[in-house]
Amino acid sequence: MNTQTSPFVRLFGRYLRDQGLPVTQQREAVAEVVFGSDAHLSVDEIEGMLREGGDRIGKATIYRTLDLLVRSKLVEEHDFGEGFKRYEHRLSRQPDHDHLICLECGTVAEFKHRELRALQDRVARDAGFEPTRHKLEIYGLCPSCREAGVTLDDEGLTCPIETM
Amino acid sequence: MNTQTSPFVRLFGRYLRDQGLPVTQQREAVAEVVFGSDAHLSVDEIEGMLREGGDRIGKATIYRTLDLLVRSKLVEEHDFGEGFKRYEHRLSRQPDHDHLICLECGTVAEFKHRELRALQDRVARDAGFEPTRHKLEIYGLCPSCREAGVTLDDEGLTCPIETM
DNA sequence: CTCAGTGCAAACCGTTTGCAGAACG
DNA sequence: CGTTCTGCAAACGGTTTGCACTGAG
Repeated sequence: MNTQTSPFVRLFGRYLRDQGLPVTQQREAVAEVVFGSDAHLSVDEIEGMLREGGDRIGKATIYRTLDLLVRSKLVEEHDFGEGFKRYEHRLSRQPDHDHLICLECGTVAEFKHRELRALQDRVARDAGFEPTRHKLEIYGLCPSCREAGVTLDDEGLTCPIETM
Repeated sequence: MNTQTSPFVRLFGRYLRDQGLPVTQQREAVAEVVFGSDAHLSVDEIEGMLREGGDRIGKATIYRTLDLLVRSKLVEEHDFGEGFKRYEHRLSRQPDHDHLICLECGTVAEFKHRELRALQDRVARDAGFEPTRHKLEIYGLCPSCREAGVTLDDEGLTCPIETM
């Protein structure tokens, strides 16, 4: 359905060929959408964007292609606790960044903290672990929700220490 | 089914009464199990432990009680990416600790890093967010899996930069 | 006695899978 | 042409919900 393939999509094609897997239109279409956005996309969003582009691709194929993209390490899978996964490509952006997530509207912002990698390694080593990767998510209110006057109430026990 | 209620369970009872909610046997039994373990329990594990203790409580009730425990802030919900949730009580243990998770066997260790709270606040403020909480998970190999000689292979593209 | 809780089973919903027909190489 | 993929629909699995019945206050 698309006429010119982006370099990133071609890169995915190379991965597929390396693995002896067919490079199909559907796989290229899904990759095109994922590499064409800098957002954290849900499967429904990807399906919608494909449909807008004129491609009608089944959810099963989208899931299967995302699995390949994740395996190729070109795309990262995230779970921000919404009950479904989101996908983000790893090209032309900071590698190893972390996320700020708005508890009100779900907006995701990215940040990079240079000490974090060292912290990960130190903490893991202290516990005898061999560190591979980390995931830091900071939850709170994004600027626009704050501006809109949203507040997050707590509730819960007022005095958790009174045990008698 | 239990004869003496632990202080923590009584605390939960107080929360329920404060909210005008009945303190039932089932709720106390679930609380007893959760407060009686320092592990990160799944719903299946909780159900199994209840059954061993002679209580036969439906999953729906366990879920509903865990919801109350989480709302009371006496218990924390976790998702370590296993496809289901785990629950951990927050009494007599370090508040605000983070987790080290073994990619091989799923073991969870806890750690506390004193700079992390400050880092959370600094990063959030820099992005205009009002921080509420964070979640840091470090993934890797636990000591016993390392000892057992397990290694984590990568795969994926060998050279992601070659875009032509 | 009344209102909320419980247990069961069905519903839910994101994701996975089986299978007949379509494409890739 | 054989092998893998695709699309559909059905299956899955953790969690939630509806409803008749039980129990707490």
